[in-house]
Amino acid sequence: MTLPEFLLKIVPFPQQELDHIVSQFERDLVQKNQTLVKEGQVCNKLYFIEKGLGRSYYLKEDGKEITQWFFIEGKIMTSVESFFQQAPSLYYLQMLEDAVVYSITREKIDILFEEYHNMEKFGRLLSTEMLSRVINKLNALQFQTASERYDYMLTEFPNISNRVPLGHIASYLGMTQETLSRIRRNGTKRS
Amino acid sequence: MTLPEFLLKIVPFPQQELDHIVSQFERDLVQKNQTLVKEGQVCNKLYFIEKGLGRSYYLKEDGKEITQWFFIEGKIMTSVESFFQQAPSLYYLQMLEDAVVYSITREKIDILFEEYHNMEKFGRLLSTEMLSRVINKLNALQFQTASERYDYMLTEFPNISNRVPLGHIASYLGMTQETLSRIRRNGTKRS
DNA sequence: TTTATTTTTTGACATAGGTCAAAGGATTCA
DNA sequence: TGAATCCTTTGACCTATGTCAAAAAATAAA
Repeated sequence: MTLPEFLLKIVPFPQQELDHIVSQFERDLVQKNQTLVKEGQVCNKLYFIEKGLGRSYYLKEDGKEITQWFFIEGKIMTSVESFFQQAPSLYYLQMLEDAVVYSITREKIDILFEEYHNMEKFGRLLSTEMLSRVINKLNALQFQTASERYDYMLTEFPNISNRVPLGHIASYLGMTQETLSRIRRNGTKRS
Repeated sequence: MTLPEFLLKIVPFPQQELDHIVSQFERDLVQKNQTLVKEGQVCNKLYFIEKGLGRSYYLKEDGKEITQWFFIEGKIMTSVESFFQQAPSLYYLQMLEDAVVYSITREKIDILFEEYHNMEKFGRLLSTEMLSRVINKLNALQFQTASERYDYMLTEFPNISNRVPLGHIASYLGMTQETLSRIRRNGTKRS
């Protein structure tokens, strides 16, 4: 999915607005394992992923990485609270595959928000959609067994399991990689 | 905090817009334990709580109630995904104290979104703020001990613990009420 | 007040999932 | 192609938290 397709899927921008909006993005090639934002930095870009796969994660005191979210093709990737509140990011943003992304700065998107009512609407719809998805994850974590959480994961990110290390998925689901490995072995039996 | 104060805190609406927007809300008195929305219904109202306290919850298969979120004075209360996607609500919405709320329907707020760019902006800012708060909870649930989660709770909802039954808080935090009771006894020691 | 109902605490015990350690497999790099 | 690195699985054991049951405390109702 291209950036214009993505935009149009959410709000039917007239061609001229669409062109101008798209022109404010910058195309980047990002290599596997490259870090886009570090913990503590203010994240001042929002990325659209045309191709590739990324994640956000943070480090626990003991140095273990906890994956917070995965970002796939056709979706927006950013450190949400950092980008929108302009506060230091709690997370690292990292690409897990070679990727093609389109990025826009906070300043530019703010101008677009002011300029086009449609763009403001786009922003609103985008964040309510993200909100719904985060709430889904919350439900899975709040009162489900490890194996039920894995099921949730499979529906939220259908074919991610063969694209990222199992340890990333395990921490995303709030469990250890040993546990996830055992769940996979037993199928989704104990549900 | 009144509704106009709340609106102005987020976006500096000119007086005339403000008046019109406020006029689209309806004032309701809601009694303790009253249910605003049931699971399976489409939630077609968004509530501003002037006074009182509510929660969203769902029922597990075994009939246990799982509290999903608390809503306090000066905040918006709704079944987010249901209201915005007009899908059946996964949750019950219930007031836990006698309350004064202002409600607006989906139809009316949609008209306001169309009518005022400012209102659209309000919607966007509101949902990014909610998003940040949900993400905070997610972090707490994903990889913290029961007692650390309780600490998170105390910062997110400072004086709620004396206003709602402990069982509601426990399920909100993804633990049993026995566990929460033991944590309280021991202070926040094992952190 | 007294009684009934709901909420909270406590104890004994069970278990899902964590921790640690090591062995295999896969990938990547030279 | 082989060495080095990273990823996944497996086993033995441990612990935080769940479950069940009952008593105590608090709140509401009569």
